[in-house]
Amino acid sequence: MEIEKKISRKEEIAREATRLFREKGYPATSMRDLAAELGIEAASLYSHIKSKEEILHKVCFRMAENFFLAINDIDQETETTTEKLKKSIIAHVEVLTEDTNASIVFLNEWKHLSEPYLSDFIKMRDTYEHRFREIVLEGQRNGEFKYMDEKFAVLTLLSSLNWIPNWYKNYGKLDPTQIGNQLSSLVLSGLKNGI
Amino acid sequence: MEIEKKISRKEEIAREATRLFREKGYPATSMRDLAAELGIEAASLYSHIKSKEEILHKVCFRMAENFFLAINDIDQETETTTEKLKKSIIAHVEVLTEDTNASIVFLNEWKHLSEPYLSDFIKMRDTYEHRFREIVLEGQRNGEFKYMDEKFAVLTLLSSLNWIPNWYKNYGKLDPTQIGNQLSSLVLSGLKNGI
DNA sequence: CCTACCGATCGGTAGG
DNA sequence: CCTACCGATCGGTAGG
Repeated sequence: MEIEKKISRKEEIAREATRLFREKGYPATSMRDLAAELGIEAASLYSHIKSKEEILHKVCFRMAENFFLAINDIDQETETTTEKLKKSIIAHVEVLTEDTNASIVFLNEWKHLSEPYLSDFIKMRDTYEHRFREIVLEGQRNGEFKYMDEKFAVLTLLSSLNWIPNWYKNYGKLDPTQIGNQLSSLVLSGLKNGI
Repeated sequence: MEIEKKISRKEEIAREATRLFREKGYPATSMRDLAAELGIEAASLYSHIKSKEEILHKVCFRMAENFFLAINDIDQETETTTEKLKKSIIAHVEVLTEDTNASIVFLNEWKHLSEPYLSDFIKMRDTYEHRFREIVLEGQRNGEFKYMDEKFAVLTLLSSLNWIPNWYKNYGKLDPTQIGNQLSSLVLSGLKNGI
């Protein structure tokens, strides 16, 4: 019971910290800001967490894991490349919208990680983007997509997806699957018609 | 001549500060970091600039002005809405790629402005986005574009454009007009075919 | 452009 | 979870 209480308090701290990191950015968020939001003294935070960076680290790597898990079983299935890309986009949007604060911290604050975490993080992100590039290339090989620089296409795709957490919360009209579907159609019509 | 020297030193400081703000973020860049890059003491910066925020302010508002100037005369011309949107996209990309450091600071660090500059900045950005929404709506009214939520379309468009400064420098294959053309085709095929 | 320095604030620790 | 506190660093000023 005491352990349970500790874990839950730790999660509470992490959640509030994530919200502040999103709002003010990681360097501009002080441990005193965070403590004040939780109604305690800054020093008291350290009975629950090891350091400020520990929180950032956990958010960034947990989100990275979520993104990988979401697209992991898609490749196995035998289906059209178009369907594969569409499912990947929807999976990505679902992770992005599940916790918009954590998503924005993941997308914007990772650069404040120290080594060796920073290098690990960048490697993971590159691997993830590579998966999308492979799908686009496959579609070009089997004729489902027109030729187009696959890096350009994937950067364009992911950047439009990754902006979603900035407006999703107050938008309200669409759920993640609908957003994924709309964005899929938008980008797929470009891939299918060529540019 | 002494005045010229002072102005040029001030610009040198602003340029180096912009580079650091882009790399580390505004709050994580100290005036001592900046001074060290320029080979002087931190205190010496203050004979050229008033404050750290003055630099951020100038970058953000100069870029905002650049974006407005670039699309300002497009509306006047009588042409198809498709052409109007295409020209606006190319103009936007040209500003984005002209100084990628300044663009990224403009896009990511504006939130560290203090009031009343912060509110002014947000107002300008909203006005700018409004211009793009109006073009999309016009295209829907005259039948050039299929119906689609115009906020969604513009957010998707601008977010994919605004990622360009993050990869443009090292990409090398395309110039701003070509990038604008490719991205226009990509998004226009979505707008024209509907989603 | 420098030296010398200011008060404020930072992340974090000791000890309870 | 607190009080009391640490050394380091912050943006910026005084005075030259």
